[in-house]
This record gives sequence, structure tokens and C-alpha cells, in this order.
Amino acid sequence: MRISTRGEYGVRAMFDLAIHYGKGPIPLRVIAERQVVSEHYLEQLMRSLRQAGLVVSRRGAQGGYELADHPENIRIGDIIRVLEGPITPLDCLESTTGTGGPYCEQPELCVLRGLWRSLQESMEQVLDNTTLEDLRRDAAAMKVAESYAGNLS
Amino acid sequence: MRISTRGEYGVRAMFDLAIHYGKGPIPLRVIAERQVVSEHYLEQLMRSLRQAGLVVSRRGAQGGYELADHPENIRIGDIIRVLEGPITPLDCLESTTGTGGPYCEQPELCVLRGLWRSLQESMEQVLDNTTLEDLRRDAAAMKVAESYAGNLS
DNA sequence: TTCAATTCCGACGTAGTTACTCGGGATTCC
DNA sequence: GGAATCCCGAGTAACTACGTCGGAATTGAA
Repeated sequence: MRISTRGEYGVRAMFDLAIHYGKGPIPLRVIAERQVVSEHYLEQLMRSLRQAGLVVSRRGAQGGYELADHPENIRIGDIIRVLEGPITPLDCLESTTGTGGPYCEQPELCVLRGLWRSLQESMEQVLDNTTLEDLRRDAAAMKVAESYAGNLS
Repeated sequence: MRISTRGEYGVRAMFDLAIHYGKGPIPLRVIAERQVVSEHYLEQLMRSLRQAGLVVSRRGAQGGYELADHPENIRIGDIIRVLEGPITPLDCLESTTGTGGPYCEQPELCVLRGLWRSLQESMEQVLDNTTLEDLRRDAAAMKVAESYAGNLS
């Protein structure tokens, strides 16, 4: 029931970009330093996020990454899905082929399906109802100045 | 964000025992056949569940496993915790030592902590408010006779 | 009393995943 | 032209998930 470091670091990086939204591109090196994660590793994650259209990049000197959209339009669930795949406790909920044991092919007969579906919905509810803007506002409410906020995990 | 087969098979097995609660011990072999999981593997899971006090066992001929308590007193969360460990998206929520990045040692300064905590609470809310009795009742409501219910995933 | 059924236990194996690292090419600004 | 930066594919070491295996201990029944 854990998210991996991909999701964790990815959200940290996106939060960092949200805090500094509107100030032009931020180099990977800076994000990695502020969030205390491996630069090379984070680069891989940013690659995924860029391909998914959540961030845009600029190459060369003065280049870097920035959010592709306003923080209020980026949900945490979007980030997690890109980096971790579908938000689901069990793969069989996503496919119709049924890998969740006997009778999983006939969802109407699978009692446990309802349980896992509820779990899935409750997770998605939290992650899709929180945007980067919410987090940015939380940071501000904590009276943590922007200059420090970049260091928050 | 997935549960592993330990949790999945474990819940399936406990559900099976709930359906057949009050009829004496059920041999591992029977559970494994009904749920279509490896007998040897399931044995390991039952070992954990027994040590945690969720099931009781009887050895020898006519032996097997049964729930240690009435199905309404066994929550899905109890089962998952035994087989998967704490229900949490991030280990740092469980410890006070702080492994969630900079400032995680000072939770009041960690903006993301609130997000992960919400996610954790929503997962626990579902898993701790569903008991084996709820699932048993679901099965009955589905008009699936007990004799078939044992086959449900 | 013997025998078959069953749980109990510890160890082993192995395929896949995770969490990175690395080297170099392409692009952009000054 | 050169420094800064992103872009890309490959490699790798450790860990985890998902089992397997062989046999000892216990129990009920014939």
C-alpha cells in the first residue's frame, strides 16, 4: 500500500515548481538540490512528466522546467498516475480480463470487487481533489516564506 | 499503490472462512482449491494470521483453520496490517525519525505530510469500516448460495 | 496401535521491480 | 565559441514478491 519514490519525489518536484510558478524555468539541478534527491534520477521522472504534458522544458543556458499549466489545474492524482500507473489497489479493477481470482470475470458475482473498488475510489477522491495550488496555499498558510518553502518535503 | 498478493489472497482466504464460519475447521487444501491459490504459499499467510490471533488452527485429521472470532469483529484492515504491514502511503508517516525528505523531522513544517496523511486516513477509513461480516452479507445479498460463495474471489 | 490427514517450521530459489548511475549527444543563450 | 542545460538509452546492484520444498509434530479414526 505504499507509493514508491517515483511518486514521492515526483510530487515533491512538482510542488517545488508550483511554489516557483511564473518565474521562468527552473533547472533540474536546483530542484534536485532543494528537494534533496538524485539529479539523474529526478531527470528520469521529469522526462515522464514532460512526455505526459504536465511540465514543459527549455534546453540550454537559462533553461529548466516549469509547470505546463497553472497549479490549480494540476491534480496530485495526475502526477501519481504518470509516475506510478493507475491508482488502484488491484490490477484486476482496471482490466476486464479478470485476474482477481475465480469469478473476477463476472464482476457482478465478485463480492470482494466492491471492497477494492471502494478503496480505489477513496484514494482517487483524495488525490484528485488536491491540486498543486492547494499545496502552495498550505505552504503560505504555514507562514513559511517562499524562499524556505522550496526546501519543504 | 497496490496491495500485494499477500493481502489479496489473505483477504480471500479470510472471506472464505467467514462464509463457512461456525462449521468447524476448514483444511488449508480446501481453501486453497476454492480460492485457486498455491497451498504452500497460502500456508505461509495463514501462519502469519494465526500468530496474529486472527485465526485458530487444529492439527491432524479433521483439522484446519477457522476464524478466531465472529466475522463482525474482524476488520479487513486487521488482515491487511498483518500481511502487508502498516496501512500508509509513506513510511515516514509511521516513524518519528523522518525519512520523507527535508523538514520531515519537523512535521509542522512539512506541507506534503498533510496530503499523505489524508490519503492514509481515507484508506484506513474504508478498510477499518468493513468487516468480514459485511462481506458475508454482501455475498448473501447477491443471492449467491453459500455453497457457491466459497468460490467467489 | 497404526495410519492417514493435517498443521507447523525453516530454508531456499528466482524473476521482477526499484532506485538509481553513467556517458554522451542535442540545444540554447550569452 | 563555450558554458549551461535538457535529452536519451543503457546498465546495474539491491531488494522484494511470490512462491517451492522437505520433513517434523500432532490429531482423529479405523
